Amino acid sequence: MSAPGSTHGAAVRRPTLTQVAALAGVSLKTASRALNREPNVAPDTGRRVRDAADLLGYRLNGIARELRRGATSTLVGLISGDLANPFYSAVASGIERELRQHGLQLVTANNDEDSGLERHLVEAFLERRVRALLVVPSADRHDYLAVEGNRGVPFVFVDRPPNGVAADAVLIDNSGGARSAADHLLGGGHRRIALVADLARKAPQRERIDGFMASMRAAGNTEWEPYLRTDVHDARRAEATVRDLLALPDPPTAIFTANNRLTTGALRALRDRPEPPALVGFDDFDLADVLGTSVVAHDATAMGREAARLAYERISGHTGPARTVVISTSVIARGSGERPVR
Amino acid sequence: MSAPGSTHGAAVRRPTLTQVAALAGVSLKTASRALNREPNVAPDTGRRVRDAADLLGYRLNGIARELRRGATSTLVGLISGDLANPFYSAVASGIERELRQHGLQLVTANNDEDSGLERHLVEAFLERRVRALLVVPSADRHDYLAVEGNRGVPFVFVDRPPNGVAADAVLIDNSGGARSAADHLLGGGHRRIALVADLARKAPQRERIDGFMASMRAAGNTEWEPYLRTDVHDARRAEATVRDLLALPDPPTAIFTANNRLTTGALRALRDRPEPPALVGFDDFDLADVLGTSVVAHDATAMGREAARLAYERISGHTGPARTVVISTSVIARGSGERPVR
DNA sequence: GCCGCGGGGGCCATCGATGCCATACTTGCG
DNA sequence: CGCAAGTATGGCATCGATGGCCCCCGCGGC
Repeated sequence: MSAPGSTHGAAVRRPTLTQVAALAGVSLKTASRALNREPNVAPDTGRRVRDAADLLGYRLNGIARELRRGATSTLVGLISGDLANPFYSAVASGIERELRQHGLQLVTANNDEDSGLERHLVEAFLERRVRALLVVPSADRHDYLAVEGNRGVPFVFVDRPPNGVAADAVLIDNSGGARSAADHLLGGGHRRIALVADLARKAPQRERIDGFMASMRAAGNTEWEPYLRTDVHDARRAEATVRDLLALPDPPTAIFTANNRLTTGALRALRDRPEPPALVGFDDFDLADVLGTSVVAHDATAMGREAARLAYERISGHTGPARTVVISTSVIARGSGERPVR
Repeated sequence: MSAPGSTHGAAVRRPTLTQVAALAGVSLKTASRALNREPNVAPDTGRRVRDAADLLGYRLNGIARELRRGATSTLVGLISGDLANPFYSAVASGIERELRQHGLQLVTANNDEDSGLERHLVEAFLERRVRALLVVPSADRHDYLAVEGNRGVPFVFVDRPPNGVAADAVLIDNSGGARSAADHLLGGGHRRIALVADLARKAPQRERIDGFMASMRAAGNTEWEPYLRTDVHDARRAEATVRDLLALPDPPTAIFTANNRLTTGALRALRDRPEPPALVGFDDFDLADVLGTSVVAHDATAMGREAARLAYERISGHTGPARTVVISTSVIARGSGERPVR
């Protein structure tokens, strides 16, 4: 006999409702009613059944119940990049909070930015009969989802727009945000402005690049052109890239970094510089206030919440054309973006 | 007929295997064999069945399969505090990565540091027949889990030790870490050292407080005593607490903050101070290098990985007494902890 | 020509709970 | 007192797939 209070040991077969019913001396059906607290069960009977269940350590089998009730689970899937990235975890947190209000649970999986894995995960979630699927897609085309949508599993795209399929989406105003960052730097008198961006083939980055360029074009500025750096994918490379930029004969006087990882790298490169260039980063981050870093901020948690809301509406039967929610951005001036031209 | 590529619309009943079989002109069982790629299916038959399935947009029903196969899902639950906290998200990320290698999926839920909700979530996960349950417990006692463990659902406690029940656990060397932080400050010549801690009733905080006090005691220092502040639960209050400390007639010359949120608050309070006190924080964080903040670091991702590993071993049939894995800590000197006594 | 063998495929019970319907016993009330 | 309405309970089919078992057929050996 194992020690009391031990949470290990050989897997004992879980008791079934039939056994509980037998122990309580009632039928299967009555036991079911008692445990589900349905009406029309005598108080005494109910107590007897629940006592028996406790005694056996019985728990209703959610799998069987779901099967019977029509494969309608309470699971909602989220497929995203690395959850360790604070951006994704903020989104996930917003989603989770919203879903819980509706009694739904979040199942997460990382796609590692690999579209093959992503597709595999989609399959797995669908087999598991999730009620909805939220995706920060890595794949470039999503037509393979088309059949699904029509079969009642709503999809919501988060942060990146669907391509080749009509679906709900929650996006950041990337273009507008980048544009206002660029305007902000131009307003400070900067002309030689560097742009450090991540993979240009991903939609959000492309839009930020476009927004930046639109601002420059509108201002008749072409001096930024030698300082464009794209496909910088991590903080380390961002740091090196910024160092290289500053080592140029005519270094840029301002830098715009197109996501939080790149901003981190830039901050490392600028650390200990006596006269650092101006810096504005896309995405707000913890301690940006302490560091005095100006950013283009947006509410990632709200993005998650909106995505969950759209999904919930579909789950609840809403039909209609695909909707897109755009999360607005705002420039927060904290000092780094307001440094003078030198 | 709805537009091609639309992912919305009325929920159409999903096709069943029976329908696929009918379309392919074979029996239910044969269709099952074909889709599961079992042996003894003629190549031609297999192809016909798979074509039929594609045509109908059919997906195997994982719920039904799990029921039949014995309620053995591939889900592992994680119940923790707010996923938006980078500490928890790092843990979750480590767990997820490890689980995926074994074909398991992570389901997360926040307990909001509410033990009632936590218990409810445990119930929900168990009904869903998760293979294992990882918990960063908020509840103070966990005896209610005892029955479960003996029924084959392994529990792993993360970051906080089990109480009233024997179970696997992965913990940080809180006491040792706090002690080395305190030693570090003492070594710098500090005597009036403030300790800002979170809820003292939670084990990790209590251990950090104890470790700190042990170090002081060993050094024969009692001057720290007026500067003990516990039950500081968020960054805002930490900021206020640190301001108050520095406004004392004899302010402390060094501060030890007992978790990442409190360190954040302290940094805000110290910002713009001409001669800030020395600061060491428990938990490493992003950009601590740029800020020059000395910390007691540990590997939260490794903690998740270890927790997942322990769970997986139990799932795979390992039996034996409860094990505890301790994650070591190390002081990383970045400047803030090495400031001189003033 | 008969038998054994193995590949291909079908039938039926089963996993564990719930929905629907039937039944027995109580009440309430004209 | 009789009947309708209501309460407490039980029986049985069912959700969708899979496991076990059996059958049929073609082929090769003796």
